[in-house]
Amino acid sequence: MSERRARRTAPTSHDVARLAGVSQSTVSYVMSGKRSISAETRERVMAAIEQLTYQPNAGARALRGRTTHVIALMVRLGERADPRDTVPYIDTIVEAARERDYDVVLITTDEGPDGLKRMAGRQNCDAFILMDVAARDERIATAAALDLPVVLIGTPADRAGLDAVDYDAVAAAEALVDELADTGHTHAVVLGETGGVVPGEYWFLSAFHDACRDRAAARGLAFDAVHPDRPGWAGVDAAAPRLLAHRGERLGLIARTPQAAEWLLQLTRLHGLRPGADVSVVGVCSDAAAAAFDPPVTNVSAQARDVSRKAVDLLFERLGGSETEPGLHLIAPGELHRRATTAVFS
Amino acid sequence: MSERRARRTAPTSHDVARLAGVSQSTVSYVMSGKRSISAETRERVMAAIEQLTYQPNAGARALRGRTTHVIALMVRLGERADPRDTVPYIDTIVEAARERDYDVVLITTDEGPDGLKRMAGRQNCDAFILMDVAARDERIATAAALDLPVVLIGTPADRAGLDAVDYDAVAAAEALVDELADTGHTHAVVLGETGGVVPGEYWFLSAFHDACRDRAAARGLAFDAVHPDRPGWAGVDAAAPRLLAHRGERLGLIARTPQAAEWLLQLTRLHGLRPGADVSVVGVCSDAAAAAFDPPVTNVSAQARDVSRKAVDLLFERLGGSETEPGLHLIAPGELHRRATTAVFS
DNA sequence: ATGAAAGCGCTAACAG
DNA sequence: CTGTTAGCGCTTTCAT
Repeated sequence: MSERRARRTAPTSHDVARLAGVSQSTVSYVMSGKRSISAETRERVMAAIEQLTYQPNAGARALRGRTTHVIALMVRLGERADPRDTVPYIDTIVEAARERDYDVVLITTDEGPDGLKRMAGRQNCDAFILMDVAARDERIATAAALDLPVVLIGTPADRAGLDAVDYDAVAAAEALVDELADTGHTHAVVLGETGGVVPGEYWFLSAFHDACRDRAAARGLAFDAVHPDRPGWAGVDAAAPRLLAHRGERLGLIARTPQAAEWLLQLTRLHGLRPGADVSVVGVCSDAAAAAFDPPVTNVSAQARDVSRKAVDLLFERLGGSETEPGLHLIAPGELHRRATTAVFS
Repeated sequence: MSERRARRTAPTSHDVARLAGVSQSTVSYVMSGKRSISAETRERVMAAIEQLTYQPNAGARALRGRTTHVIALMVRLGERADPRDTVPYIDTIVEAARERDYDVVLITTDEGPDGLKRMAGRQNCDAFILMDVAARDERIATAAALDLPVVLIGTPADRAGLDAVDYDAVAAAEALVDELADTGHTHAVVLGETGGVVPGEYWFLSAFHDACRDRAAARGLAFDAVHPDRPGWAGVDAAAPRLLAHRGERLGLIARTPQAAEWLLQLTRLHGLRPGADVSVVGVCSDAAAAAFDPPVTNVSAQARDVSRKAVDLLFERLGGSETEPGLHLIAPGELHRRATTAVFS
């Protein structure tokens, strides 16, 4: 009766070396490609690796090579964040990291600066990406002192010399207002934040609203920004009188998020207005989500994937030793796509 | 001019030992508490740790102690998954792991079985949690052969001897149908899946629908399950005739997800029906989300947090060496909460 | 109650 | 082109 060992211990590079009849360091060099190996030796080693299904031990690698092949991603996951906004970032970051054979450890903003100190202090990771960066964010000073590459996603008041990537909310706002202006609208109303979000807490909120206001003024549209005082649909519903105050005129409604677009569609329908005929709804939204609405919503793309890719690219440049001046990298919105919810007035 | 060193090297337990005037192994024992230390020595060591802000090197620990303090969480993040359904699980798992000083590496289902082999082979983690477990899931056989603790979230056809945790979709369905039966309804209609989801791909889908059908039959309600043939709201809208076929009678609509509940509310409103008076809408949904709807929706709680906590608890029992028989652990829905959308008929 | 010392599995400098 | 060797920082015997 073949008794299976309780816990088979994993093969090491030494086992591979023995099987291939070479020294252990040769195995290491075959894997890293850091010195030239005769074709014949390489093949024997590769065969042994295959046969034993050898994989290098991550702990030993990290210890000796002082590189963990892990990046830490700090993100807000609780009730205060909309998962639909954050998951595309996470997904893309994990994907881009894996392409470089890096793994991603997920930590939450709840851990605050101490979480960063822990990960760096224990040498659990080689670099950080911080999401949900607020205008004043206590994590930034800690992160900047860490002596490890850090990329912020968002625009803080003070980058503290770190790289940052953000969506160009100003360009997005201008594209949306321009769409309304170009199609003969006379009034633009932007649906503001619905939760208890403090204005100015996040750069992109105030930047988006300010840019809407300024562009509307420049293009000669009357403008209003409506911030519901209750969260969720109930708040939007209650704000209907102000949102639709100018429903008799050539009114365009602006949504900063897919959720806002959905609420605005629902609102207009409920009040007997046909989006694309009596009123326009335009917003920031992925192209896929925009096309999936009924009716499809005129949008500029939110570019979560481009922002994330840029963040990972920057991070790996730093890991590769790049010493260029850190900066803020704004990702332009995609082209505006006119869909069914743009009403074209003479 | 004090030149700052380019890269300050992290303090080691050896540095702590020197500063405290003890041997390096004593530092280790102070940290692990695995042998008794005189109060005086402990204090000196602790002070040195404090002073140097020493943190143990994770790689060295993993190498020597053969335990990484990392669990790998494999989850579906792409377009096919609704982030609102998955993030509460992720959040709770990260939180529960951190309580035990474990970190969580996030990998995606896209990596498939090879992702599991990689993490286990390189000894990147001590254990696995697999989410989005389908009825037949190619990851399971691989996971079961891994010789590391694994907990599944979901109910596969074959657990292959692994632990699994799932929401009791049958109990949830029964509670919802009972609510309709108890309040005098004569017809129950459940909104089915809207994407291209293959029926039977996931246990909880078919289990929920089957349980609705069976309970409706047992309680004497006419029953229908409507599966829109287009995704999103458009599909629901198109299915309106069938969903509302019995609007003249005592009709109750059942939603398996918050998204479905939102669509059903929208649908009824659009067709001039008042939820809670002309028609009922009941569904599976977190209490918070249910209360936030307008009007608040009668619900049984989805218990994402309880499921996740149970999964992590099980995992750590296994990591602690528990040899009890692995099983499927069903988490009961919370009490049904009757809110504004239950219409009470005579 | 403490110290000394052996190695975990790997990388990279040094020696041919 | 390849082998030998010295650690990385820690946990854990073995010794006192």
